[in-house]
Amino acid sequence: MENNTERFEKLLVKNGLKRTAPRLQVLEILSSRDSATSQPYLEQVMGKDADRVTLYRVLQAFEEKGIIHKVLDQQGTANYAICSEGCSAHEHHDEHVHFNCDNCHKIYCLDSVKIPALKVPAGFKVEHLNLIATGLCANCSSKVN
Amino acid sequence: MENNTERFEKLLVKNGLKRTAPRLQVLEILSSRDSATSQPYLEQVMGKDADRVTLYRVLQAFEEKGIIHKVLDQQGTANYAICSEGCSAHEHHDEHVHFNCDNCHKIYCLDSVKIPALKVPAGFKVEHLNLIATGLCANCSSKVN
DNA sequence: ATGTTAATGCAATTATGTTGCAAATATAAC
DNA sequence: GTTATATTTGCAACATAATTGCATTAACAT
Repeated sequence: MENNTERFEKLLVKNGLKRTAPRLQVLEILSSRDSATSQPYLEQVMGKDADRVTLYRVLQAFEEKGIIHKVLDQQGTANYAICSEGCSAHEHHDEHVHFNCDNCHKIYCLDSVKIPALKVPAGFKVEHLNLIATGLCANCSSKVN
Repeated sequence: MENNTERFEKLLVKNGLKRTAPRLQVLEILSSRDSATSQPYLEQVMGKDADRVTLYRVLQAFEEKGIIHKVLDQQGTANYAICSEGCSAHEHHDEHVHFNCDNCHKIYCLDSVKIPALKVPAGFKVEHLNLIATGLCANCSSKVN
């Protein structure tokens, strides 16, 4: 079985991106976490390993290529998670539910949960659905209550 | 039938807020529009009638009291709409669908659309649902296509 | 009319996001 | 391995957005 770094290198090459330290580091961090990661957190963890501007550009490039997707939390802060299979530069397919924990503030991508079909008023044409649920995650609901 | 200004004055008093010009103006603007209103737009319309900081504070106070609710658009910009009945300082009840038009970028609160129940993984406790649909609104879909 | 509290406006500060450009680095060709 | 080329990075400057403290002003109860 190949290790993470090899996987990530392939992923970068596949998308026409060069194998650079900041890019690999971002992929390592995002993949090591079970929930979406906020930009401020990334900034903090990367510290002086990468410039703030570089982080912006790495995230932007990844999003454009369909490697990661962005979720905004309640405060409007950008959070990022690695895309499931099927996303590409051309189109994202991340129409899963994002669960926002009120306690630990983690954002979970609930890939297994399907968004139900929606009846909208006449004339409206729905292209994409973005469902954000808030409450307590499995971890916190066992501890808090 | 009472006019808007009277209604708004009552609304403010009911929530323990003083009847001031900037507050009344914000309520006038929000209620005159059929979709949620962005903070930048409010800022522009209010012009020199109110300081930018005042606007922030008015919006914050209104949101806390349950007079208006905030919706973030795709870019993370805050948009505001007057709450339906039933919202209070203690709790918001705005679990309707927010429709984001890709063409005119208006945000509609589709009060009539009910968000379907959701099956989440074991342990997760859903408190609130926030469903954002994107696509074309009734107005634009008749013009664009 | 007057006093008290809340709200506003201004100035200063901090945080966040963007752009241009020179230096550094990845990678392909030799 | 060296060299050439294009990409990527880091820095600096800039632009925009949000926050805080405080003195002044305005609302409203008495």
